[in-house]
Amino acid sequence: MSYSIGVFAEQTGLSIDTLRYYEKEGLIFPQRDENNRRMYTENDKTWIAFILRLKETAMPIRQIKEYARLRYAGDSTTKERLALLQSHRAFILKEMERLEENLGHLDVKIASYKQSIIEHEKADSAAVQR
Amino acid sequence: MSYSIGVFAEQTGLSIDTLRYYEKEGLIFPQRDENNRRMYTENDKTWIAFILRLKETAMPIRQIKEYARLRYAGDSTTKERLALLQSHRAFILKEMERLEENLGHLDVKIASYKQSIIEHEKADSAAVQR
DNA sequence: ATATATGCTGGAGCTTACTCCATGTCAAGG
DNA sequence: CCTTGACATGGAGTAAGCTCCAGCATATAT
Repeated sequence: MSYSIGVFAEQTGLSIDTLRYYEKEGLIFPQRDENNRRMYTENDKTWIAFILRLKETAMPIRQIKEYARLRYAGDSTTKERLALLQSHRAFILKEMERLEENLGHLDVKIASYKQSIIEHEKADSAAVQR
Repeated sequence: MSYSIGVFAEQTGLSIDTLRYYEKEGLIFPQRDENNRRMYTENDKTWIAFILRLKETAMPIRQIKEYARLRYAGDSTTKERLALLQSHRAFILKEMERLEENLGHLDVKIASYKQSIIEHEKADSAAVQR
């Protein structure tokens, strides 16, 4: 079972142009039929889903391409792929820490804004009293 | 006390060009001296530090510009700024959830890679035995 | 036989966030 | 007086990640 680029685009939520762009960039290489049209398989779907995970965690296409190269090269590259994923894991952890820290600061800022709004309202109602 | 753009760039870690770019984009408006040169103050330093926090949490310049507009407009915009920060807070939370979820999947993948490496090594040593 | 839909390629164009460059001004030091 | 250094402006260039388009091929429906 295989899908045309139009169908596959719909299934993955990517645009046709994006799929062709990913191919140009070396992320995915679907088979071609006798008319040179792309035929995406279930395997391609799994692979795209994984690419999207990597993208969601801000991996640049350059690096995904490197992973793709290893993947297409076959089983002998397992260790290299593992290393790549482990380093990406560390990157995600750092990213999460950064977000967490910034969230903390933001919360302080939000609290102080709330406070100053309350004070402003107090001042207003005092003015009305007079 | 105020700083020239060169000194301020060094202090903030931003390049001179970036500082001018931020001004062009409406993020920050330092005073000028009698020769039209930029003079950054302590207040600008606080403001830049906050801008950098927003950037670190992936707020686009377009949106930081909106916050800047409100800030430069004065105290009457407190509520709007609060609202903007609260919606950004929600954005950060979603971002963190996304990362967490992807981290989970990545860990599964890493575990399975480790497993298949172990099995591969077993197969190898069995081959050597023969 | 022809119209329509879908796909192909190569290349231009777009957005974001800078970064670099040519040209010019001005104050201070030698 | 003249050079040097820091700064000014306007505009071009860059990298990433798409997005769009012209021009052509092919298959299916009418």
